[in-house]
Amino acid sequence: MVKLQVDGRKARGEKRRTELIEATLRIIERDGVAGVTHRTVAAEAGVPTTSTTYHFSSLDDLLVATLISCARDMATEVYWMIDRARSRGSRGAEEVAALLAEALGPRRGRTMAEYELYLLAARKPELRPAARRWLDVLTSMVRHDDEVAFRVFLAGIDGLLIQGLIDDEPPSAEELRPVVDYLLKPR
Amino acid sequence: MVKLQVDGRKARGEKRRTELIEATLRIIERDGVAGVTHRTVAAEAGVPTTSTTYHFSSLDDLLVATLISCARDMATEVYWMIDRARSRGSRGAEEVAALLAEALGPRRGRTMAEYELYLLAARKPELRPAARRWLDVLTSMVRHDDEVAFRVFLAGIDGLLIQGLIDDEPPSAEELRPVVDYLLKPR
DNA sequence: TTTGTTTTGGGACGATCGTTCAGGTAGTTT
DNA sequence: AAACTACCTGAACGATCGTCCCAAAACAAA
Repeated sequence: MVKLQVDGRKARGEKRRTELIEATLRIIERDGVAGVTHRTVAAEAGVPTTSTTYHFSSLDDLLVATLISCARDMATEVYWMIDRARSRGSRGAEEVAALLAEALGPRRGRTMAEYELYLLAARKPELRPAARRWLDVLTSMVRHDDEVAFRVFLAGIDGLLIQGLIDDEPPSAEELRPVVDYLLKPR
Repeated sequence: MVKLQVDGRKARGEKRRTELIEATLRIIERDGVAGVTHRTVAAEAGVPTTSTTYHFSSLDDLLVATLISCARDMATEVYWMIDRARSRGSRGAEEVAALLAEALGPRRGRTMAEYELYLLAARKPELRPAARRWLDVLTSMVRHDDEVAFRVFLAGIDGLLIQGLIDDEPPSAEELRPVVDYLLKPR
């Protein structure tokens, strides 16, 4: 006999868990991982302080859960970008350039949060699979006849993003376009 | 009349300043920026706690000074790498691959510290010139007939480094070599 | 030696931190 | 209804935090 009705208590708990994760992500986007404390997260989510310790055994657990969730979103985003490009029959240069420009412009805070995940993953091996997820998605979806060229492409995307983060003003899609073209051009 | 003999007091102070910066860098390499406090830095340097507040008006100032110093070292390192490659008459692929392998292997902690500078610079505009310094050194030293190819090269280096940081084990110079070759190959 | 400047370092203050705990509420099962 | 489980939350503890204060020491200039 399968349980169709879920436990209302667990449902509420699960909902609050995601609310806390979302609040944590907002704080990371705004102030970085350094700004994450039990109290700031609770205030951002509008819940009492102890709620974070109840649902996450420690602050570290909350951070790990948040950044894993963040990485999952990034992976699905990459997935749909590829899907979009394919449905248009393009090789993807335009879509990639647009995605990069958006990541460095309106979604700049989110991009910074994602690279804080990278650095946290460098120190915490448990986070590495999550940090590599978008790389894996790309690797599994894209046909790569040239292994080396594909690795260069992946590295180039990461480099463009992290360098774009320290530009005084974010580069536009038009500025990024030739570089992305170069990265995608076969030889 | 020019003062030839420096003030002994200021000399001592300057020495301790650099000691504090070096201690801070060691802590960042080991535990990340999150591990930097007045007390941990002072303990690492073997000086009393208040020494950090005396020589640096705030913790933030200490961090900024440390990461600027770190960036300067990185820039001179890049400078000498290019110089070394030139004296051998090579195009630099081997030297670059070796440098990357070293950055991701024995000097992994230092590399992580450098990318924490990147992320800090993304949030603090005052740090951006320091974070861009090694890029500027490369740009000024290397003749780039192809602007786009050069930008791809710079991005590729950054991408290889940050992706190498989340690998379960650091890539070797041999593994990196074909990718670096591809990045440097003119077309 | 006297006076002034810079560095040193111990002690302490208030704020904030992560986490614990116990009592209370809501929902499920019997 | 009673027993049980899961979630909620206010209060509080000890630890650690950044920073300030002030007297002592080291050094330079007079």
